[in-house]
Amino acid sequence: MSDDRRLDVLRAIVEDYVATQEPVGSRSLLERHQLGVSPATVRNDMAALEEEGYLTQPHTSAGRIPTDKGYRMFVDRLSTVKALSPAERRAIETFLTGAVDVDDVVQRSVKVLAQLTNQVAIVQYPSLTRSTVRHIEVVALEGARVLLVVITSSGRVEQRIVELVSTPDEELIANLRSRITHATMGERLPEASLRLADLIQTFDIADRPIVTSIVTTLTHTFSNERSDERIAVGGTANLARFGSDFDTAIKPVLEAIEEQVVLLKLLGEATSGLTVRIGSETGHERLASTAVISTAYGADDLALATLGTVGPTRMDYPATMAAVSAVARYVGRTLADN
Amino acid sequence: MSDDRRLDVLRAIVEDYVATQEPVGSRSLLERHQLGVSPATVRNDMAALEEEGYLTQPHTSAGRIPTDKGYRMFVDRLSTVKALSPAERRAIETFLTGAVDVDDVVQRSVKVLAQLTNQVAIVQYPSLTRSTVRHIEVVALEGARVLLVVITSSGRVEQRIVELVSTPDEELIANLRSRITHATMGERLPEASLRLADLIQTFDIADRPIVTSIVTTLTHTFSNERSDERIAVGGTANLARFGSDFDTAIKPVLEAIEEQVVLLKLLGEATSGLTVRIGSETGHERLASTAVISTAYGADDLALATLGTVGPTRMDYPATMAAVSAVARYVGRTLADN
DNA sequence: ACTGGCACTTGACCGGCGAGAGTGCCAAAG
DNA sequence: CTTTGGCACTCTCGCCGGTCAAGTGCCAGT
Repeated sequence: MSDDRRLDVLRAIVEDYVATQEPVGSRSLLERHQLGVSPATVRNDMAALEEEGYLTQPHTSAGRIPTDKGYRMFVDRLSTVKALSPAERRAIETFLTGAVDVDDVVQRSVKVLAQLTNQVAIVQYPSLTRSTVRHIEVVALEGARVLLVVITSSGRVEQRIVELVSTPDEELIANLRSRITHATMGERLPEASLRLADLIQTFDIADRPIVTSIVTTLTHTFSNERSDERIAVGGTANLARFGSDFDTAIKPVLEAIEEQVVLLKLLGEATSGLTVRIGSETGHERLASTAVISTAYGADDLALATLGTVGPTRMDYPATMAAVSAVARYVGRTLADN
Repeated sequence: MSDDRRLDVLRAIVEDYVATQEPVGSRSLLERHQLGVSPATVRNDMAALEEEGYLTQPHTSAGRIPTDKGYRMFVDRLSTVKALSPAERRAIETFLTGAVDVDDVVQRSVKVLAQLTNQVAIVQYPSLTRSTVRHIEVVALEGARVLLVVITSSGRVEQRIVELVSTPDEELIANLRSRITHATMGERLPEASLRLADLIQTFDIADRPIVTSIVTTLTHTFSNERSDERIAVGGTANLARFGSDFDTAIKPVLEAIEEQVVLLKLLGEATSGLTVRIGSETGHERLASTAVISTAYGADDLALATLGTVGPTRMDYPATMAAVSAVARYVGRTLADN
């Protein structure tokens, strides 16, 4: 028995099932694919594939549908990367180039990703803790107030206003500004926090209250977890395309979207490169019939956050995977540019 | 024929239908409500109500269900305001008090509103153009760069960095700061823009390029339409509760959420006070079986934006209306406080 | 104006039945 | 050993008809 042909059969079944959403039998399979063998042979192959766990039958005397393991094999070894069309590339580019700030980039990418894939798209906002310090500014306002501005490598601007116990003199502020800048420039935010903590000791004891107040505000800003948890979701209307199995396919996804923590877990484990989680691989029972495709994106070579799509396991993997990684690439480029 | 009793019948039907989601007949109506009359009498009333357009029958020999007009009558004249329970009030309060900034307030209110109403909740971010200027700061950074910070009455902080053609001297910056502050403080953003435009003329011709550059950046910031269009949506998982009529009840709502413009229109027409749009009153055919309840909210007495819920026409109007206005009140208070 | 009674309508539910699609297996042919 | 054609078998799906319960409309009587 030829192993090659058996894998061809598996591929054909996945492709057909994704296209028709219906269990595929030996006869109808041969109508769409020229495999050069008879239905009986295909049946034997199917039986073998089912034995090995790649296929399953909804019921006796129905066609076969792929199992999670079957999709996995398809993704790993059988699918050929589907390049995006030039039109699609252009769509991504024009969509993203109009963005005015980081938030806008994220919102636009969610939209374009949802449109390209016809699925639910998820984009995590660039992580603060994974960014580096691009610029820090310390500015005395009127009275005893000081304005702190942090600009990160991802282009995010955070500002805080600190109410000090006493009015600092010009010299101290200038001194602070240069030493803070020196200590943190180019550092990742967590490291920058450590450097800042060390910095306090180097100041005159009389200035400590003011310095401490400013530094702690900065470290709080650096480790603001809220912004690490933010995500944008789009394309929920595409859930309508998932078909009629509301309770198994649509409701769990909506619930996952509400529970942002779950989504973050699904996306967050993506280290680098494209990650595909199929059905049970997501680790969530409720998501048994959905698949998550995600990848990290970042400015330059620094991974800032992740983005991806959530869809039914019966999805067009090659196209979706291509779209996800293309959008990630463009988003990274856009963030690096501005 | 007693008009009063006929309206009692209508109210009873609306309440029963909302509770059971099934057409209500004369007999089962009397099992739940003591109207002191016989089923036959109720039937006559029902026939009259149907004649007048308040009720309809899915098919002959089924019970009646309210029409949009029936719900309208119920909302306008038949429903009694359902006060929130103390527990619910406390829930809103504790949920909102933890918020750290405006975005957080919006996201938390969307969540609490969705949970209270078991529906899809929508909160528009506080409008920039309807806010007033609370504080403006002009700060020289290193080189020819200037940092502008605007804090609005709604607590939003916007900052811009301007690259000037030449390095401004300290005096000019100080002058600018005080005159800009003087001209715009307490003004609404559109008016502040006008004042700023006038301001340019009052500066020495040599300083004009710098002043113009800063002022135009500010006016752009003031009229940033993007932030006026932003909305937060939550509780989409509650769509699952709408029942099984996916195409008529769930899909259109998801699509409307994607098309934020549609949502903004639905919310945005709310001037002040609670607005209820039932089915066809929404002006969107696709939303024929959904109702929108919205109200404006604001810090102090200034309407900043709107919030509300989207749900099936067969919803618990009194409870939802109470929740929407309560949340709006608390959100307004929270924004005014910080 | 209300009520009881009665005939009528209609969707929901159930069991049976035939058609269609698909399978598994076996014996024969390469 | 692999492939193939044939054949019996198994399910699901859609359809049909009958029964049931809920509900209506109407009419005559109070």
